[in-house]
Amino acid sequence: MRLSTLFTKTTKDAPKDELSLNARILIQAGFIDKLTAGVYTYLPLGLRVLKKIENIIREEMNRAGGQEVLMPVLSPKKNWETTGRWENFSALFKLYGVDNKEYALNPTHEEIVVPLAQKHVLSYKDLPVYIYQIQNKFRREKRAKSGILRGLEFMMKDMYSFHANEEDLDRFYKEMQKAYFKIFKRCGLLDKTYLTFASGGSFSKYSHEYQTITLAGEDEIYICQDCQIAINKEIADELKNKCPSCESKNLKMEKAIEVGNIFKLATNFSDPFGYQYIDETGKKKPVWMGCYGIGLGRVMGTIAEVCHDDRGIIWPKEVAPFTVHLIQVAAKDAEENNKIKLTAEKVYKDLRENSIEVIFDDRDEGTGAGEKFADADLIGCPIRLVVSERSLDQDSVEVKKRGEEKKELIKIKQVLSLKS
RNA sequence: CGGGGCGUGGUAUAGUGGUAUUACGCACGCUUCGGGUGCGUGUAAUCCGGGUUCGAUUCCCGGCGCCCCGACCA
Repeated sequence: MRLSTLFTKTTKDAPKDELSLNARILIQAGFIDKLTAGVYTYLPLGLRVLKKIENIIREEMNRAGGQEVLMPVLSPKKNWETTGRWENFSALFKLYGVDNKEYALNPTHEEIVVPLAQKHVLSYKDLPVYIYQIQNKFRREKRAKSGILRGLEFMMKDMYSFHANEEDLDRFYKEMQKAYFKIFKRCGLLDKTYLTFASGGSFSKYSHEYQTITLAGEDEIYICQDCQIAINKEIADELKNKCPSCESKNLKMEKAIEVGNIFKLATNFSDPFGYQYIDETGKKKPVWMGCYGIGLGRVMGTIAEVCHDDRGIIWPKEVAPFTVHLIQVAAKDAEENNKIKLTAEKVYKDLRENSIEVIFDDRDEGTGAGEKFADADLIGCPIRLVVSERSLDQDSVEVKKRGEEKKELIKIKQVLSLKS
């Protein structure tokens, strides 16, 4: 990608009507655009990050045995009446079709996935099965806030697991705990993310959330200093402020944002749909379920909140929009300048031919070096390469990592070693 | 849904009861080239409706929008 043709631009000033850091920095750097409160466009740079997060999640869900589907965004009122959530789910967006037929914009998909599984998963031989999708969800939030951390429309991975009994649900639930930690590790959030006991709502005693420590968070969690498990404030009292895992009372309060959650649904959704399977003896038994969510945009916003400095974003390697930000710095001498351009073009070509993702700041007229460096810092790719008169004197390009001050020269021929 | 704050070019801002300042951006020309370079020319704005007034972007009322706090968040 060439910066000269990228249709979005960075701005010198952050938007005045955003206070939340993730929105300010992501808008300023040209990753997202706000359409209206709680509704954002993902621009080319932002979409690349979102897709990186999406693919990490997809890989880990597939590794855990998940099968990906794409369910509809619209669903008929009937399904929601079956579970009672047409009335009880306050954040449900409702709309009308022809003949005043009523629909919901799905905020979650239990009402859709259960009837779906019911058609195909009939026998103990079909269980367990894990179905997931990555798709936009809609919630009629009373108040959208905190940039992309709480929107009315947001991308979410939701997996639903189906089991023959509670023991098998428990087994898979633990597997998902591990898979989620892998995801947050690859997204660069592991050292600030805690498995957190949270309310199980009306369905089960507890659920688990993955909470990432940041002042931008809406939740307060108590982190056990002995076993590193956390407790959401909402259930701290009932646990008598003791760690449910190791009984320790050595807890530390932190503000945090919920980046994922896992939840044992038990038979609370299979029951209203009358969803049962046939066991080995030919008897009907209830299907046990779990659900497992991650908000992709929320992960992206959380990374922006956690990984930045006063110059811009510092993307973790696996989610960066590009690995390399290549800059050409013009020289006075026309001949020298031409040489710089040709060299930069060659480096750009070599990197791409070797599948190293690179954004190339090939702008020349009117764009000074300072502006290019400022943009590189703001956009926040992990490696900055500079081709300039200074570097060419050494037959080299300059390498600097985002977030570090150290600069070094490497020979042009060795640029491809950046791959490792 | 309750409370508060704010609405001026694409972005960020100044100011005013007599149509509007500056910077960035954008267009053109020159300049500069390792941290948002400098100069010139051009482009572009008072959220909507009503009221007061000779005249409202400014004052008043209503609406809408955005942000923040709270409530809410199966």
